[in-house]
Amino acid sequence: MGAMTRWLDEDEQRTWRAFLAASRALMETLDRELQRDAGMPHAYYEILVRLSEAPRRRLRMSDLAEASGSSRSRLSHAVARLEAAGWVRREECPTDRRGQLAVLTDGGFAALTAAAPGHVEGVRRHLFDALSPAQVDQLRRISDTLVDHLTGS
Amino acid sequence: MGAMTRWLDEDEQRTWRAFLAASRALMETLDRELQRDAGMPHAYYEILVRLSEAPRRRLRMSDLAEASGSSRSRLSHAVARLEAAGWVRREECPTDRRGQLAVLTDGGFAALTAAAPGHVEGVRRHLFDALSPAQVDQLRRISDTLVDHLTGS
DNA sequence: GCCATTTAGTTGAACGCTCAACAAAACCGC
DNA sequence: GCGGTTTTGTTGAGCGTTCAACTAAATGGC
Repeated sequence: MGAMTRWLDEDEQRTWRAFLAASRALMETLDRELQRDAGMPHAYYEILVRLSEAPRRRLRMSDLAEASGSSRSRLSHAVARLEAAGWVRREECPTDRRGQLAVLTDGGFAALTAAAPGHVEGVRRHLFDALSPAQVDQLRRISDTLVDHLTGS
Repeated sequence: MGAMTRWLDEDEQRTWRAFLAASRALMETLDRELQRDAGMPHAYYEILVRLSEAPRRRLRMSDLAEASGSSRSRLSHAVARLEAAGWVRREECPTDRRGQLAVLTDGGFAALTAAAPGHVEGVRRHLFDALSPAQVDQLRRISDTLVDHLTGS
């Protein structure tokens, strides 16, 4: 049988609800800004960023999914949209006939270049401007710990 | 004209990406667990929680939207689903003829009672078990600061 | 070499969210 | 109390995500 539930004490409750509210509000704000100013959701922006940083601006679908924290299905649908927008195109993978490469087009790079300053400014305004340098450091350590914990088990 | 973009330095970049990855992974994990074990997304769980904590287990739609961090439209759609599941019902508001009250049904309360232990265990395992007490405290302060910053401006 | 297993990627349906438009009632100044 | 404004809540379309089912190609054992 399952062990007895380890309920949250009052401090944990407060922390969890605050974290939930903060991350939700931050993500929604940035997503809305990006949609308004650049016509793309944040998930698509991140796909373009990862492609722009890759050698020859191309990545295998699986690697892109991993890099952008996305499921394969999600990425497949997303790339279909990005392809329709002319920002990405697909290429056959030369070494694996199952594979597909997502390639950032010049138009996609231009869209990213246009979107980036506004988005970065949003991240700064809504996140970093609110926190002290010490808090930024704490947040990085906490986040790294959580990622390790979540992807390691 | 706009000011020059204040780009992120390397530490900020790392912090932002880690935070993004951590909160996304955490939310997706908890959402998936809740969907699998209780047949509801996390947003719906939170609506049921807020209702269960309200006097007489009922709230005005607006107040419920505010409490659960949801837009009115989103809440309206969500309550329609929850009503179809028999977990919530709507009542006319006696003091404002525009108003609607969302009321948690016995079935809804039972569904919440069934879902809570597993979900709380998930929050503990994926969040609190990974962090030191000091980090939990830091995370609460950071989150409170961000919420204030985001909703105050 | 052959068959079973694993991996890569896609597809379609169901679902939840966003946005803009809308209807109805309450509020407010006069 | 009348008329404009604000507030409350809903609606439908469009979009992005999830999940499960699927195809096709690579891999590994024998």
